[in-house]
This record gives sequence, C-alpha cells and structure tokens, in this order.
Amino acid sequence: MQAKKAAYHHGSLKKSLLAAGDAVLMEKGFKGFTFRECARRAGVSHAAPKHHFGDVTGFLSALAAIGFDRLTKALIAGIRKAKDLDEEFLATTRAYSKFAEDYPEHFRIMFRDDLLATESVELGLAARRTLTELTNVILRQRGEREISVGELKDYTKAEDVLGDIVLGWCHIHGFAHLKLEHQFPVVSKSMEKRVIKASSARLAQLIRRDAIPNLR
Amino acid sequence: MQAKKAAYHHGSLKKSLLAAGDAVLMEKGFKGFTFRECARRAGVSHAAPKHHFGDVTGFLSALAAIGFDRLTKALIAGIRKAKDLDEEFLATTRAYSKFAEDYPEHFRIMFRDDLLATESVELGLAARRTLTELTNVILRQRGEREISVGELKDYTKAEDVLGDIVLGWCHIHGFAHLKLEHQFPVVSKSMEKRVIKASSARLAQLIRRDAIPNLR
DNA sequence: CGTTTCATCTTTACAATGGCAAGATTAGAG
DNA sequence: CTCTAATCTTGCCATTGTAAAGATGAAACG
Repeated sequence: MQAKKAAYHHGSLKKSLLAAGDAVLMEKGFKGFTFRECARRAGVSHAAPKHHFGDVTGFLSALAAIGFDRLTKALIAGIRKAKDLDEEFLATTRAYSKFAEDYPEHFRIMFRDDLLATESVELGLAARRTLTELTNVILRQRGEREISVGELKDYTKAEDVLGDIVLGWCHIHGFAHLKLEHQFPVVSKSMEKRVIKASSARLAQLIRRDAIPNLR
Repeated sequence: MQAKKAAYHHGSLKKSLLAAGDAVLMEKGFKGFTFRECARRAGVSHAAPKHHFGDVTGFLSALAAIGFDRLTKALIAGIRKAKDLDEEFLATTRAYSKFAEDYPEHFRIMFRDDLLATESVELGLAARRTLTELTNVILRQRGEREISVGELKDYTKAEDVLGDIVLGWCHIHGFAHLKLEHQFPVVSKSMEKRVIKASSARLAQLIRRDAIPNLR
C-alpha cells in the first residue's frame, strides 16, 4: 500500500532519501552531493530530510554506515573465494581495495571523522562489523579462534593481537587509500598486481611466523 | 616597497591568499574553508583570487603542495633524530603521523584526487619530493644507495624496490590516516605507542631481512 | 464514528557561496 | 608619454543549508 504518487506523507521517505543519496554519491560524487538534490530525487521538498536526518552530517553518517555494511559484505565475499590461508590475506586486501574503487565517494565519506556524527550508534556498529571481519582475518592467520562483533572490544585489549591488526589493517587500508587517490607512481597493471601480491604474501608470512613471540 | 594599505594592486596577493588559506584551513577546517573568506583575510574583494588560482580546485592544489612540502620537511627532521636504522623507520612513521595530527585538514586535502588539479606541476613535484624521502627510507633499510627526486621515476620501475615501498608506505600512511580519522579502537596512549613501535620494528625487520630475495 | 493529537511534509525566507561579466585602476612595455 | 594588458572591484545570478511557520493526514483516543 505504498503511496507512490503525490501523497503528502511519503510513507518511506527515509529509505527513499538514502537510496537517492547513495545514487547521487555515485553519480555526481561528493562535490555534486547536496541535500536538496537528494530531496528532489526522492520527490519531496528540500526541507523534508530534516525530520529524518537532522542536518547533512547526520545524513552522511547514515550513508557511511551503508558503506561500511557494503564493505563488510565485500570482505566476506572476497575471503570466501580464497582457497587457503595463504590466499586469504591477499584476497582481503584486494576486496578492500576493490570496494574503494567501486565506491570511491563512499570510501571517502566513511573515513572522514570531521564530516560524520561520531555519536551515531548505527555508524559505530557498522564500522565495528567491518573491523571485526578484518580482525578475524588476522586471527585466522595467527591460528586463533575467531571473534564476534560483541567480543571485539575485549580482544583489542590484547596487545599482541592489536599489533598484528595494526600491521594488517594499516597495510590493507593504506594500499586502498593511496591507490584510490592515485598516489602511487604509474606502473603497468600486471606489475601492480605482482607487487601487491608479493607484499601481501610477505606481510601475511610475517604475521603468521612471528605471531605470538616477537612483540615486546 | 610593498604596498600594505589600500593599493589597488596588492603586490603579493598570491602569497597573501595562500597564507590566508593556510590559516583558514587550520582554524575553521575544510568545512569553513571558503574562497570568499580567504579573500576577506587577504583584504581583497571576493573575485580577486580568480586571477591567481582560477577556481577552488586550483587554490586547494596550491595549499596541498604546501602541505606536501611541510610533510617532506617533517619527515627529514624526524629521520634526522633517529640514531640508527632500527629507529629510522619508526621515526618516519611517527613523523608522518604527527604531521597528519598537526595539519589534519591539509592532510585530508592532500590525498583527495577529486578535489585537486592533478595536472598541477607544482603539486606533482611536491608530492614526488615526499615520496622520494619515503623511498630513501626504504632504500636505507635495504642498504642501497639513496636517490634524488629526478631518479624517482626510474627507480620505481624496479619491482622489488616497489614492493618494499608499498610495504612501508602503506603501513605508514595507513596508520596515520586511520589514526587521524579515529578508526582504531580506543586504547591507552602508552599501549598505542608500544603497539606502533613494535609494528614498525617488525616491518622494518622484514624489509631488511628479506630485502632482495623473497619477491617473486 | 467523530475528534484530537502530533509526526510528517511544504512553503517561505534568509544569509552565504562560487562563478561570471563588466568596469575601474595602474604597472610596465613601447 | 602613451597605450596595452594584467590586476582588482562591483554587481549580479543561481544554488545551497538551515530555520520558522503553516498545511496535511495517519493514527490514537473517546
């Protein structure tokens, strides 16, 4: 019974606005992203979004949360394709980087503390789900038990695990970010593939080999 | 003979505008950064900047170049403090990250391909100077000869060197970026210091130990 | 069924922005 | 000294985010 035409009460405006914002972000990028444009696409007046998201910051936070959910799914899918532990870390790196390339504007929004409502529980949870996935990649490399989202907070208190998460995540994120923003010297595609494959492999070896003992 | 008061021709508007933009970026951040505000601070009309920078993109590119120059200096200064090779990689990581914390808005601008005029030779050169510094950190870890900015392009064709640059730079940049945007789980300061110290040390060991042979 | 409440959505208004065009000013080349 | 061209100003426009006040109707309540 959704009113699709000219109903004063839209019915599912929030969802429509998110869909519109999602589309605008991909089509016009952050530069062309405006509150009013999203309202237009959703077919409502420019002031309508306020009741659902407050201000632009709130709206962006919701879109960033969608981005994190998408990234989480991409990671899970990428990991699933890996045949063994050797491939898994590389697969994670690739999935993470591919997400950045597929959703560049989302990626940029997601990692902008100043533009987001950091108090948003929705956003915080989405980000933690992603981090949990990454943590589990590291834990598997180390041959340890995986964790759930709820356990994340406790697990990050373990210094040696945190060290490996830093090693892994920094590498994965740094690569994706620098590549997205075209900071790497221009090289051939095949060269790039070989380089990131070798780098990931070496880092994964390091994480596995020196798992527990070497952090002091 | 600079006209400091009410001269129709400012004399050194470009420099004044850059100084104003630099200040606005630090005081009000990217959100409060406007073309007109910078013009006001420089004491000129809102349309004056156009002749010197074209549009906002050009202006931001000039500011980003300043950011890269500052980062390069920070890296050099940080490296100089290191007493040996063991400390150097960690010192680089710290200097890079400290720059991001000291100039968060510059850092954000610098790595935003979509907001910058990528054809700017000034910006390209500034970025390359930074990358050269980072490359030399890696080369020293590997016990190889350092390079100058001019040699950068050739050196990045060496696959094994590129692999180590990726390893090192991704880690350094990823850490700085994630920390700046508050993506890491909240832990104590001392804990954080120990973790990054250990991570950097392990990565540096990896780069040195497996320098030439292990990349296939 | 009728009334009332209140979240939802619209309309109107305002100050600010980036960019453009036309004009004023003056430095510097000739 | 003259004149050209660069530099800077003024005025303008469409667009934006936010706020305030009014319109609408879904749903709770009697």
